[in-house]
Amino acid sequence: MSPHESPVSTPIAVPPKRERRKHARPGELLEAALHVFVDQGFGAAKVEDIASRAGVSKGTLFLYFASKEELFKAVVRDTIVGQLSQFQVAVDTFEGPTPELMRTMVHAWWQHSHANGSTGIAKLMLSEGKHFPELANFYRTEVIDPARGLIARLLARGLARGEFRAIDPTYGPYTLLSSMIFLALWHHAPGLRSPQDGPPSAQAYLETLLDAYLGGMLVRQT
Amino acid sequence: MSPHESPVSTPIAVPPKRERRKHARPGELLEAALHVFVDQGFGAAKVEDIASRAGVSKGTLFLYFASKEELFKAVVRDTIVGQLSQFQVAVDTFEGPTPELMRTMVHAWWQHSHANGSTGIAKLMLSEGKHFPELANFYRTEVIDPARGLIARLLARGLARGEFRAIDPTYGPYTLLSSMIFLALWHHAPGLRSPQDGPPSAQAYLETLLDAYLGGMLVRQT
Amino acid sequence: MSPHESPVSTPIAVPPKRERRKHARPGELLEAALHVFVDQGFGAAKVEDIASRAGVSKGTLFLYFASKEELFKAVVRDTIVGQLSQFQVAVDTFEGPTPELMRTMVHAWWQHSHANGSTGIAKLMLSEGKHFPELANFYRTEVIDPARGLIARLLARGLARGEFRAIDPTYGPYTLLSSMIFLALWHHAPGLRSPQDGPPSAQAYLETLLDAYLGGMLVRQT
Amino acid sequence: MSPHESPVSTPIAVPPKRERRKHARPGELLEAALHVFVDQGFGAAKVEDIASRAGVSKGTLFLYFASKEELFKAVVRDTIVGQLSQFQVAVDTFEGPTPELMRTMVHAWWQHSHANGSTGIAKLMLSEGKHFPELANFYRTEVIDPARGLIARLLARGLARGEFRAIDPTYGPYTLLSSMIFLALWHHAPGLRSPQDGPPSAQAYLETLLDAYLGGMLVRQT
DNA sequence: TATGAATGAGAGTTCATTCAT
DNA sequence: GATGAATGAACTCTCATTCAT
Repeated sequence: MSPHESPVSTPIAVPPKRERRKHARPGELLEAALHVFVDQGFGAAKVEDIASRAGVSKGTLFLYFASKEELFKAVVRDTIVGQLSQFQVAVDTFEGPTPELMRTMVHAWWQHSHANGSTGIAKLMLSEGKHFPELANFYRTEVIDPARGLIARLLARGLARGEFRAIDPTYGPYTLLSSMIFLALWHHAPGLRSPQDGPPSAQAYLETLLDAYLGGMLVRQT
Repeated sequence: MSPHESPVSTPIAVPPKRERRKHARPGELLEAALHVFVDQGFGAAKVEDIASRAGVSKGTLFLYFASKEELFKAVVRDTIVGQLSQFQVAVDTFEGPTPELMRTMVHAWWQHSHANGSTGIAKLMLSEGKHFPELANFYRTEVIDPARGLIARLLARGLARGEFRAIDPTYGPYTLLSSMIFLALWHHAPGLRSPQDGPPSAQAYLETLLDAYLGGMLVRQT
Repeated sequence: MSPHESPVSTPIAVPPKRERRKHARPGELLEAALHVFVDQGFGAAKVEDIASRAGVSKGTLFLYFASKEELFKAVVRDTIVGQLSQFQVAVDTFEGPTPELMRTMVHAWWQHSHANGSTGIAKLMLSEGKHFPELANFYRTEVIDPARGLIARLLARGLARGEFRAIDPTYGPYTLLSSMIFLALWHHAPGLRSPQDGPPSAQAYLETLLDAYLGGMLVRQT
Repeated sequence: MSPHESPVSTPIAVPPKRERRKHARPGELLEAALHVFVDQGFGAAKVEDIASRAGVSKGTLFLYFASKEELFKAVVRDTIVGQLSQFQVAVDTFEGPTPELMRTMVHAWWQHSHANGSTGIAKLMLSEGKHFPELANFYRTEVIDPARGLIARLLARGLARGEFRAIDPTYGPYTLLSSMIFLALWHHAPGLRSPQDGPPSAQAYLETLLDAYLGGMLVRQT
């Protein structure tokens, strides 16, 4: 800074390039890792590919993550944690018909999951969960169980309000959840989708799903 | 045939044990490979494990399959072939209410799939489909599309008979199919299932699913 | 073999080349490893160098030894263990003056150690023992302690027979042992020996050592 | 110098702390390096450990020493310089019995060596001498040869005064020297010492050694 | 002068594949 | 046909060294 410059105009100093990059590194690496892990699977992913996708060398990656496995854990944690808490609140505070709440939440879930990459994580956990029991555990307790619980509360709310009929408490939630998870997985398996159908529309898929599901759950009006 | 053998007791010549095993080799290898690939994933599976599970040496495996990839392809092709044709016939010949047909078929599908290992194939295709586009294509053409078609015909049958209401023709079948595929995948991811629920009951899961699904699809009777 | 050769002359079948090499491999690798470890130290030694010195590839080495460290342990065991038991026997069965026994054993020790490479091991343990506590432990209990005990018994024998005077029981044995170990180390540090003295003569060194040592230990005759 | 400082108390100007530290850097690094090299060996020592032990960053270390090897050489050179000259004088000026002189010097040697780290240098030269022939040369010329000469002069003095008997001139000095060097090495190999003996007492070790050694060297009195 | 983020060559180890027997 | 010893390319991870700040 020259002595004539007024420091007032730049009260917040712009960090030097190196410094700024340093703070961005973990995030850049996590993003790159999510992409490569989802694309290749954990075993087939090469750390060098992840590093070069983040624009750094192999060695740099190990400056931030102690091992490939730790990187994987960090990706899962970074992508998933704190995803579901907001949905919990929504269920508790919403006022109005349960079908509408369900509709809203299912769509919101997809929007979030699709945007932050957690659909790819779901695929990963299914494929490689066996090799990472600790992570699978983490994923189950942090993601699957809460998600199932959330749907269970939704069903209970509908039942209490006379909107839904009763359903098996253990497997009932899975009836909806399974189709949602399938959508996530399906999204990452382009080779398995019929090309003639064009790109799958998550909107339409979910709408159809909700239509069928709610049609089944709603109490029959005479 | 040695002069000491009595041909009388075995009117249809049973080949001597060694001979039979020799001819059975590829099948034994495919079976072992299916198990190990499903259990470990393609990348993490070791050919040595497959070979020793089949009771042969590593070298022998390569006598029958040119590479690990070829073995994988053979496993998928071998397991998939001719799965659905019998179901096609069932739909065409069945007489009676469509819900009953659907119920029967869904349970029969699981029984078959579970027994012959095709649930494992579903998991494999989802995990590795991207790296074997040709196989993914094959799987889609041979399994997914027919399965979806089958359900579509079921839905059409119900609609024609006044039993089902109309549903989106593209995504409608997936509404049921997705939950079935999920069951198959779920079966191979023990780490993701809640231990407190005990081993999952496919029967109960499918019954609950059909209950909800059919409840939604059935025309409301006043 | 030409058809005219009489097979009678070779009644014991020479094992096929592959087979013979297979059985020789561990020994060849241990020999190569001893050489390279002593020459470079454990840390600086490259498994590839060891393998190629044994005439095999890197991968082959890991067929016989699970890791570099296991290879090192095997070298130590192979080179040293069972070395000392024969000396134990010698002390117990020898009849005659203790000074003569000591002389005989010190020279025999050098001959053995020098021939089988255990002098190099001594140097290694001293240099890198800290990084392999388990091995250092092994070496101390299997080599150092027995050697010290052996000398202690020699001194006790001399004392009992009125040939030696008493000496500190803890450090007394080291007075001889230290000079023997030094010879072993010195042998592997050519750069530390004065070139003008020519190659060191272990014979002369040990003779001089014994002369001084025994001269001090012998009871003064009036 | 700040105006508040009183110059009276320090007639010889003490440089301000930062300045002094700056000039002390190489020395601090050498000290840290000696410790880490002795503790870990050259190969296993990490420059980062040395730097952080000296309280500077890795980069700073390379400001003063061009490479790890150069640092090693500097450590050895720095520690060795001018070790023995004082002992030379002692031999020439001492008046009294040679055994007493020898006793004094051996103990003094240990005190010095132990205090200034040259026991560690001995270990390093033994371990790494082969890879640093120039240093080994240096060490031999500056340390070993003078030490051996010193002992040779001691023995000659004793012989001339009728206190010692004659001994091989080449290996005779090593008889004492070897045990001293062994003590130095032994000190740095805790894993090789028997735990039941407790920490080794250099005093007792040396006293026992001298007892045996001198007992042998002294002319027999009738 | 001092930093520490970044590098990349090089190490140990694994495993699909080959081939002499 | 069957074996299993041998291979070597490929991978993860380390760390001396560099250089922008």
